[in-house]
Amino acid sequence: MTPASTTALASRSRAASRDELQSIPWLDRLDAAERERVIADMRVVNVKPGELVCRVGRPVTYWFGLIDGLLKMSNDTALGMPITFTGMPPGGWFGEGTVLKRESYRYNIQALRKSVVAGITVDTFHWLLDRSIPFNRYITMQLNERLGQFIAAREIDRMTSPDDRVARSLASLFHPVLYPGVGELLRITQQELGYLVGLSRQRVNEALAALQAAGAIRVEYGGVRVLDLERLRGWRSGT
DNA sequence: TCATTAAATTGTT
DNA sequence: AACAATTTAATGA
Repeated sequence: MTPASTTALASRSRAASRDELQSIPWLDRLDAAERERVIADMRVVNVKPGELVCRVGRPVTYWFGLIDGLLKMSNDTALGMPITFTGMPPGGWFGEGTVLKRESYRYNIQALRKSVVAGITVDTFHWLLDRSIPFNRYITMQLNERLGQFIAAREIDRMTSPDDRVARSLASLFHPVLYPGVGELLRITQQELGYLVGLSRQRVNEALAALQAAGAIRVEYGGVRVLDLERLRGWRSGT
């Protein structure tokens, strides 16, 4: 067992491979010196399904990014009642809010499937923030886009039609700026999608069939291909 | 590399 | 929830 104060990233991590580094969206915005420090600082870990990447209340140690796989972000507010789930697909970097304030994590991040998670230390994150304007732009954009995601998530929560919920949730996961690693094909099973959206696998299957019939997506084995993102974004049953 | 087997995922009831 | 059909991943020659 890992000590309570450490993450998997701290205990059994390795250096990032060439391919993994290439998949990091903000890395090529840095200059040579910055890149060098980041690469030296960066740690990568393979996590198994169900494993926790970080836990609510733990002191912040890393700013995380998902290289490959699928994560679930769950946030139970102070007294546990409302729980919001968000899926985190490849290419997403998260935790900057708490890293900025050097607080403790406010989310549980759990792997839904076998995943590859990267991270840089809080110190390096702040070092970049202090000297790189492109990095600051990236973080600002990220915070801004994420705000939009949360607002969309609230709308989704209020929707009653399962088809609508699935469509909008998919649209969020296909966000090209926040999750550039996803591309056209999102690797997610209908089971996993059901878990994120809060529907049974059967109902998800039915909803996906409807979205496919409308030409918005194509259902593939182990994933969904987006054909018309705008259509998904504005999806409303009966129109 | 190929064939066989096991496991995962999907579509349907 | 259970089932059969399909696809992928793993295994070993």
